[in-house]
Amino acid sequence: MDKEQGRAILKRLKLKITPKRLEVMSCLGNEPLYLSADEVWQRIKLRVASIGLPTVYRILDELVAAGVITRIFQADRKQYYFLCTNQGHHHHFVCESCRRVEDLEQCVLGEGALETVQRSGGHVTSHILQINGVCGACSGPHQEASCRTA
Amino acid sequence: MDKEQGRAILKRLKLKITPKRLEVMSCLGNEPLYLSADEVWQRIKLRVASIGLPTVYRILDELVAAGVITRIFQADRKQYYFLCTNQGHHHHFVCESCRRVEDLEQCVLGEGALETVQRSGGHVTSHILQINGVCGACSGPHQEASCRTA
DNA sequence: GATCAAATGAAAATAATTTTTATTTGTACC
DNA sequence: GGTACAAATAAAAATTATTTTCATTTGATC
Ligand SMILES: [Mn+2]
Ligand SMILES: [Mn+2]
Ligand SMILES: [Zn+2]
Ligand SMILES: [Zn+2]
Repeated sequence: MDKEQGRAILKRLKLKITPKRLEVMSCLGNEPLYLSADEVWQRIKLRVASIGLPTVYRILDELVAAGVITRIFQADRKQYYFLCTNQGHHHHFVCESCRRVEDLEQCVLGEGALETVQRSGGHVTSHILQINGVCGACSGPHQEASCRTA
Repeated sequence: MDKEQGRAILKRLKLKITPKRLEVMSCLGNEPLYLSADEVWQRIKLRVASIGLPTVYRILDELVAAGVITRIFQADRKQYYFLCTNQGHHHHFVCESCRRVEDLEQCVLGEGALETVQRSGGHVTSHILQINGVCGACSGPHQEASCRTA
């Protein structure tokens, strides 16, 4: 993701185009990994004059609300964020070892899921689906360098 | 869930049978709702001599690790807990309005989901699946008393 | 009943996240 | 290019869920 793509997204969302927002998107959009708010902050600080951690939180929240960024769920009580440029509804495979996030080809939520709910008069508004495991690189025989062991 | 069922679970897990553990299980096991650690604490305090909040956290964590209790994911940064006596792998529908949790009939994770991962040499260890919406009682025309509006 | 590891209470510590308020900046308009 | 104003940000402090520590109590086993 380059700055132009970031600009287009902000324009579409009717958000002001600011350097901080572009940096956050660029930071997350060029990593195949999920990051915490603090990690995003640490990385941006190296390349930008100055930015506060609350600003990072605010931007991340905005972008999650807008659907640009996805939350990744982990057992620790931190929030993690991932940006994928893939359009359309889909879900993710998350590597427990190297933090890599990969797209699943389609929403694997079957029709059977909704039947039970609808039969009892309710309706579905959203769903969370995340598959955890160990990615190919981390599972491989020689443990590629790109994968650190947790 | 009564005290006897709680005893049996603790025995199976090789955990000491203590009044506090039985109370936590009884509290969660007799509500069709998810609760936070603090809410479990507040309810138990009314009925038991004394119990500390850290103890509630410790017990909840143990029971989650043992698979007896399920975590419910919400947007706020709190952890929520739900106990269902249903055996076997399954997932849940969660009402945004009244906090009710209902079982989905089966794991709706299709085979297609795992293909992508396996094709690239990785393997799956776990998955998170939660369906959010509004339950039948909360959707109904007369908003039954059992459902409070959030 | 004695023993000892496991469980708990109480208080303090931790750390992620949010709020507040003053200041700065991007955009629309001229 | 300059102005006006709402939106965005910095900095510091506050909040709060959760965890840790350590002294004390308790359940299981013999
Ligand atoms: Mn994706
Ligand atoms: Mn269930
Ligand atoms: Zn990996
Ligand atoms: Zn409901």
